[in-house]
Amino acid sequence: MENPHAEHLQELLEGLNEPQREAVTHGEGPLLILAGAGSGKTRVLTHRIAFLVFTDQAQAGEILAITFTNKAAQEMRGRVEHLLGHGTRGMWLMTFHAACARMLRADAERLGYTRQFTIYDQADARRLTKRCIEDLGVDPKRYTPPAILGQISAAKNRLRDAAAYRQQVGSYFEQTVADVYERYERDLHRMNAMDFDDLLFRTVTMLELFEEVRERYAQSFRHVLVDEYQDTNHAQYRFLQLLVGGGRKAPAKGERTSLPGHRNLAVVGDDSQSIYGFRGADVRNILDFQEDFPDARVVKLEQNYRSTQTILSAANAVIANNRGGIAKRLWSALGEGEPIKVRELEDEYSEARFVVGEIERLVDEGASRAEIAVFYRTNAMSRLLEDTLVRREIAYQVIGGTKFYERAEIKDAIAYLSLLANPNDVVSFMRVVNSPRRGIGQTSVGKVVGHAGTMGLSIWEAAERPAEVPGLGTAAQKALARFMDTMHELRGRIEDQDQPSPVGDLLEAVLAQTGYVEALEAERTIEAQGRVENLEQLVQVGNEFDAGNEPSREALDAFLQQIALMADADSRRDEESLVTLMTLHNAKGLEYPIVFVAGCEEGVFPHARALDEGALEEERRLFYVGVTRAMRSLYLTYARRRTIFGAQTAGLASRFLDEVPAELTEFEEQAAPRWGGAGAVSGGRARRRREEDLDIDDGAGHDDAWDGVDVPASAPIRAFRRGQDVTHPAFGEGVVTAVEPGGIIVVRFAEDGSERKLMSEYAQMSGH
DNA sequence: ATCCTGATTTTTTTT
DNA sequence: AAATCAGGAT
Repeated sequence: MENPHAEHLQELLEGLNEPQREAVTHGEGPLLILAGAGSGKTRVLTHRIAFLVFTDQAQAGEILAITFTNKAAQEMRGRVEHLLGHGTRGMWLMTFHAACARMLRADAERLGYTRQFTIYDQADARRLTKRCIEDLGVDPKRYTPPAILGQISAAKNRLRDAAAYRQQVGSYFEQTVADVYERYERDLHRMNAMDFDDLLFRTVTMLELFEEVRERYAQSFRHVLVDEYQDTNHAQYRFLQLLVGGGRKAPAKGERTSLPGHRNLAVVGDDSQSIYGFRGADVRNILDFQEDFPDARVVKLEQNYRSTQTILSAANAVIANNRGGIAKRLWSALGEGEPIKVRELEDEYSEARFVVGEIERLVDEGASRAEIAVFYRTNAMSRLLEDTLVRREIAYQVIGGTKFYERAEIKDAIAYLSLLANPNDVVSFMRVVNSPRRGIGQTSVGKVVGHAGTMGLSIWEAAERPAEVPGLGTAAQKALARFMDTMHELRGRIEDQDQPSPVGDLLEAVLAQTGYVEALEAERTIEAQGRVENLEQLVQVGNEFDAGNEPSREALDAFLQQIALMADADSRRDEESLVTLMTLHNAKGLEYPIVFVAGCEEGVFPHARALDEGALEEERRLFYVGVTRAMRSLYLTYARRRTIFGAQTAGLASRFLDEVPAELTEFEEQAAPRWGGAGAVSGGRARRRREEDLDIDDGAGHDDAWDGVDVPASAPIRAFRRGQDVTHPAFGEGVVTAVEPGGIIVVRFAEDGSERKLMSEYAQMSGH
């Protein structure tokens, strides 16, 4: 072989099984890799990329590889670099959204945006939708912003603009959506902003409208690879089609049947793991791939390298209840392994205690916390698990939920930057103009925004001349002028040609000069202090960004984009010894030796709302995803009673549990509760008695998870109540301002006005 | 303009 | 149970 990389090639193909090797070495033309759970698809993708480079079929810059999350992209980049033995400069290895944002930045002007356009996340989009609904005089009670935005989003995912949507309205509701959609689009465009769906939609529009742009990308990306193809939506499908050519046999009206192109598209996916239908993902994309590309090479990866045969058999049995789909028979060479542990618990508290107790036991036996994950259907279910973990002092991390970048203070800080970057950004303006309080209330803000709208000014221009805003009170005028003075100063920092401010410095200046941090510190509460710390963290993120980027105007835009497209899954840490908690959706693509799936009850999982929408099969796939994350040990738990929306609900075991063959499981139910507590587990070791009779704390409630907490004999357990006066040996007199779960009380001390969180059973506190 | 309180609503999942 | 929201009091 002449190839100078021959040696590398040899090494690259070693250790791959036959179908994996076939997928890696496939040359030109469409390739469909049906990769069952744990079958080494990431391996195939990374090796294929390296193979293409080593065989000179593509330069690094000629490869576009799409992943689902930034984290996955980073991981893949790392692995590809490792295989290549050098960097991956120029390779587009990122999410759909990031790739689209990058393309749009380059040619935004063609669509009437500047390259500083702002990306609105869902919360921003929702607020804007709400405003549109109100502006149109529609009752936001009758049609809620999320409902309408959901329709708009679905339309965008199917590449329907407002006009196209209007053409097919069939109900009054849809009529209303059409009205809102039109206005929403107009406002977004005026604000030089795009929502998540726009990133794809606008990119597709751009590629369709401007043939030279399409050709530029189509030619430069000689090979396109897509991970998690089963979760692509129509817009993403069309995007790929525009880049590689080929296309659907029966195109929707108005679509070109087929496009010219190299058709070097390799997709990897598993229809059994399609779990994003609710946000427009269309399994048909993967199911119809062979119709779209009749000459596609199809490779099935069916050997699972992750799980025991027991776990796989359970997964196979459950998924067999779904109709259709592509037949696969996953098998493992890892042996039978241990049975799946199914546990019925009394209520969610017992469930949490069981899970945490089991984690403790496993850790005692030598397992690392990092090997353990707990999955649940909804984010709300993490709280109780967290409480219980905290009590037992087990280090953990939660993925998802209240994300760092969704915290109010972080969004405020980012909104300041957005407004500085994009003077049309009304949503950001509204967010920060009175935060911290400056005496510019809703009415005043409404007047300024309205004025900008009618005069066709950017919000920045309108705010610059408060005197010209009709009806604006003098106090508000003054306050606004002061605010804009500050904003001008800050803007000067980024427009300084000689020395543009680095992002971290700019952030610090924003937080200082706007008085934001000052206002927080003035609150003198624990919460406010936590916010300040979050902001410090954000500045740190900025500094880290600066370390890799020359300070410039463009750097700020890039930073904002990076933040906007950041997902919480990206913050997952693997190294530290932490138990990981997350929703089943977040679990896709991951694996853990020990997995708990909590809340396996009818109505919870499958979720009642999903059942309403006829999405049972998607729920089942979600269960399948959960089960197949486990390598050697799997626990499935459910509670007979659970509090939902503050109401007690009777729980029935999930139908998915019935679908797991009994011979693969080991079932234990909790004995019927006796008065005053439950806890005996049949066949298992005796559980600690629940100390319900201790009247601890206030209405925060069912604090029954006190077992295991060592209470010093000298400190009497007492119930602290909000408003109660207390004396602390060190901090002096104070008043209880809050009682939190976990035996934590918040006390504001008279001495210095400070507020502190204290563990009530340790604090030598005397109540009065 | 801001704060407080009571009523209402929410919890599916996320780039 | 918690969070958001509207309306009313200050």
